[in-house]
Amino acid sequence: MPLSPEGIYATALKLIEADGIEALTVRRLGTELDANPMSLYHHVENKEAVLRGVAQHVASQFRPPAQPGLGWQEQLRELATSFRAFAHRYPQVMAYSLTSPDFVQSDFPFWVALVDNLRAAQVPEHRLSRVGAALTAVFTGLLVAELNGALRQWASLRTSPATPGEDGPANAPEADVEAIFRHCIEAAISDLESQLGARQT
Amino acid sequence: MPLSPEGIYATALKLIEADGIEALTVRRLGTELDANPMSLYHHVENKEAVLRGVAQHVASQFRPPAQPGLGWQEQLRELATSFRAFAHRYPQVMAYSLTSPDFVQSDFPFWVALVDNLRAAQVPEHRLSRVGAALTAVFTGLLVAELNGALRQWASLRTSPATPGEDGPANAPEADVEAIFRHCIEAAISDLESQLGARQT
DNA sequence: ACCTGAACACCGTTCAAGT
DNA sequence: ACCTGAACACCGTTCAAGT
Repeated sequence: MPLSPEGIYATALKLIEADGIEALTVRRLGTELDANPMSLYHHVENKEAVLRGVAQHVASQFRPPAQPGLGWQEQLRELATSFRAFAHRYPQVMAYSLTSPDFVQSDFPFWVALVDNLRAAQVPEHRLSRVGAALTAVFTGLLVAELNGALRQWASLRTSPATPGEDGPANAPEADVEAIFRHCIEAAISDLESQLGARQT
Repeated sequence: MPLSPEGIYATALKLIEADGIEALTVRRLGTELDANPMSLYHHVENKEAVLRGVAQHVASQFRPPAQPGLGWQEQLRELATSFRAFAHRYPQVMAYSLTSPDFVQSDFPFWVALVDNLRAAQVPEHRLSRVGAALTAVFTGLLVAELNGALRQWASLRTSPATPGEDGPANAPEADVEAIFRHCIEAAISDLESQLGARQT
């Protein structure tokens, strides 16, 4: 099959998920595509463009859950949960993408759905983008920390002063990470509810 | 002056803050030190070790504010504020460090102070590390998003459906970023307070 | 229009040879 | 013990030459 931007992004994605982002090389990408590495430059501007393409290719696959009957609280929970599950399917690419400012755009389904939920929670129009930005930052922060293993490590850090010797188990159980996520989502919902209450008074 | 690990880390830090993390090169680092680039390998294991050294060199400079008279709420606010101000002094290195799992260790002053505050807030001993990990993830997530410009961009994202044309101003004012930080810190404190209340009932 | 190979300007790292 | 220069195995990218 002939080379195409889509095909290049797809096998770049495969390579990244298999061996990590730093293993992506124009030359390796070329040989993986059974092509002369230099041929890629006829279909793609440069390596940076490949990375952008992969990120966008992945991002476009996310579909927020549409459950019209539910309240905004439950919708927010669902949105967060499904985006997290989505991120787990492409951990390497997502850990990379989520630390780039350009990944979340106005037309990114996650953002659109988030703003809808916030409107349903009666966040005033002029605060929508600020509240959305805050939630996005907090949520992607948690997600990145989970994807690169930091969250798990932090959850097993020593909390007593300086007992020199072992530092406890190296990694907290996956259940802790789950619990942290759930708790933070609930805390965010409570925070929104308390703002709602304050306005209605 | 002769080469030394400390000296190498110091000028690596200078180079990174001046031109970004990707501009750090063993060869450039050598010439910047008026030395043959190959000489560095006698003092430092490799480039990765230089990066680790820089991160640790910077981390060791953070001192949490010690204000014994204050309540845990105010102490937490101070801790977050002072760590954020610290991060702003080394934005490039911190944006890099904070996305690495190893930056926050049991003996990192931020972690020690955070755990102390949580104990003061009467978080039960067996939950300390989980709550600390959650707060660290949320807070560093916000910080990273601020340092790489994402937070500012998100705060100015379009919130109305598909008015094609301009996407509003490219960047939200710095005041919005401030407000987001403050709000998230307050929300975290409220969350801890509500847990405290729930236990005392 | 698409592909190719050689070449350029860089990397990080090793190592024998020097002092 | 420390330094050095050449060399190795890689990068990303350009470009003239081919089909």
